[in-house]
Amino acid sequence: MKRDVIYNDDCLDRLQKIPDKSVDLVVTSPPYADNRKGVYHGVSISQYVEWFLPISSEIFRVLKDNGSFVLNIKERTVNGERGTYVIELILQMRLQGWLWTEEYIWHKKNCYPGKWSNRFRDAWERCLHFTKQKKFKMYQSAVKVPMGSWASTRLVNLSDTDRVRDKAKNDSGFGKNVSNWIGRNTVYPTNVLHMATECGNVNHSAAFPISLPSWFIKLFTRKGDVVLDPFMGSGTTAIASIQLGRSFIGMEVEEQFYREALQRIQKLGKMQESKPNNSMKHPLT
Amino acid sequence: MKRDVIYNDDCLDRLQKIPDKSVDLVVTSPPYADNRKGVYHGVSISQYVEWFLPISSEIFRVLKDNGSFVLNIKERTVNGERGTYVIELILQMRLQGWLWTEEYIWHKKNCYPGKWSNRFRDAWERCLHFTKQKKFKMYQSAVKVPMGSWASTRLVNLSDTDRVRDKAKNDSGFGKNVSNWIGRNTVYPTNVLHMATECGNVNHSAAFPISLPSWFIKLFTRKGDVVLDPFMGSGTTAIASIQLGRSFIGMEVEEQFYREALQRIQKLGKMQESKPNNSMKHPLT
DNA sequence: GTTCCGCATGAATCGATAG
DNA sequence: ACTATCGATTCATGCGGAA
Repeated sequence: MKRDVIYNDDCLDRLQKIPDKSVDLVVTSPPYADNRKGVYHGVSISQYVEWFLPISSEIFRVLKDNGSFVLNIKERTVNGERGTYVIELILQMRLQGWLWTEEYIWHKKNCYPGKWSNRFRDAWERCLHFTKQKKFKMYQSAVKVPMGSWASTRLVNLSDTDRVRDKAKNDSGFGKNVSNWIGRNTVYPTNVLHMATECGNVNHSAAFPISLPSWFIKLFTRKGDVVLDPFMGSGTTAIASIQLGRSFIGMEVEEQFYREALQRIQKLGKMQESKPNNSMKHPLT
Repeated sequence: MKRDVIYNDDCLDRLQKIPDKSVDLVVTSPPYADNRKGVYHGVSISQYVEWFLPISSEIFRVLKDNGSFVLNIKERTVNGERGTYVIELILQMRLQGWLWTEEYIWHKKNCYPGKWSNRFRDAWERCLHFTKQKKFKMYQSAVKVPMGSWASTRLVNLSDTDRVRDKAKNDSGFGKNVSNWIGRNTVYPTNVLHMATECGNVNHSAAFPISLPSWFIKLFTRKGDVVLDPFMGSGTTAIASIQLGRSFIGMEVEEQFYREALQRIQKLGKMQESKPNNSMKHPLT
């Protein structure tokens, strides 16, 4: 039975109450080190790794053996150079038993504007893919991308592809026009994801576009599977999970964000209730 | 006075004969671990870091204080997960005094095909940017990208970049159609580079497209500056440097590649000599 | 001179088979 | 059990020849 639950709790406390090997996928974008101070509870850079390791350890415990953990993170600059805490974290997590299976790149097509004398705009983030085993669940055909030689020229071909990807902006699939492409050739995507950040939500601290968790949810779970986000924020992963018919468990320590997520989920529930073909309800604790 | 030199030598030996702080930019793509066996002298994964550290130490010595070191590399999979030797190398190089200033992503649009049950095609490589100081030379306007006002969406940036990449194929600038861009707005690029690998080119096997070193050479040096590639291969960085009017120092231990590079450079010299406006010659030892 | 189409070619990775 | 080799898989691109 499908069930969605979100908690206004510190994730380390709450994770300890989740049973072993009960989650199919963890997708999260934790608070960045020392970033967004005053908005989120800041974690200092020097303590970032040791702060995160107990959490990743709990995630390891609650994850099914064939599940996946997708960690969206990007080191910020520290004294003019890239911080090393993310790569140190990778090495430490491997000592916990995690396999660093892959690193997907989220290419942010509309990255934050700005100009600096010694660097360009940062247009990418890491989506680190950790697993517990070499063999894990992966449903590649769920994220196939239309492509092929139907178009007249290759230049057109390219832009068609981009257009299709662009349609994936606010949804759980590849967009409304996906039907136009069914029956055509499709190809598997690569480990570089082209997705625009969402500029709409002002309250958000993290511009995590819903297409990002949606993509990983489709790739690593099936309907009814359990998705967990220990740093839920305002609930983007929750929305993606619910839209895709997965069960969701969310945790968020800041009450402000928790309420925002609750509202978004309830609003979604009502929208879905009002649809004739979807009477599913989403009980929330 | 401009001068180009290439050596058929092991780079560690040859680097020791280069004076301190005499190089403005090092751009290189070292042999990847355990790769191209039989073609190149393979470097095993387990020894990769300790093999590279003496070389990066010499590079540190010969680099000017305001210079840059761009290292193009990508870790292989090791037993089904990503190898950690590249991120370990970053940490070790910082202990040598390097600043890990930035990580540019080279998005390979035409990555190697294939299908596996646990990963997609790998479409990106790291271009690690190391410096000796927080302040270093960077000429951002040299790599500004034309931004057309004809397109309406954020796709523009991507597709424009691609178009530029296409035109930049055999050149030192933005290609023959540069006139098309004059008068239009230009924007600064981001730290994600969209470039296709060169394929189908029968003469040399350079997976390194010339637009990649060209981009960094334009960004981090001016005409007359000294560019060094300790793993020259068939000389793609050499060609880029010479085309852009920089002095080049190249090292390549394999005679086969060395000869190939020599031929390409000499051919380029003749081409440039024959041009009315360019009487510059390129003496080679 | 264009445009169009066929074809070879990759810094790959996995799994099976063999020593 | 652990390493070396080989076949299968897959697709964007440049080039050359054809229309």
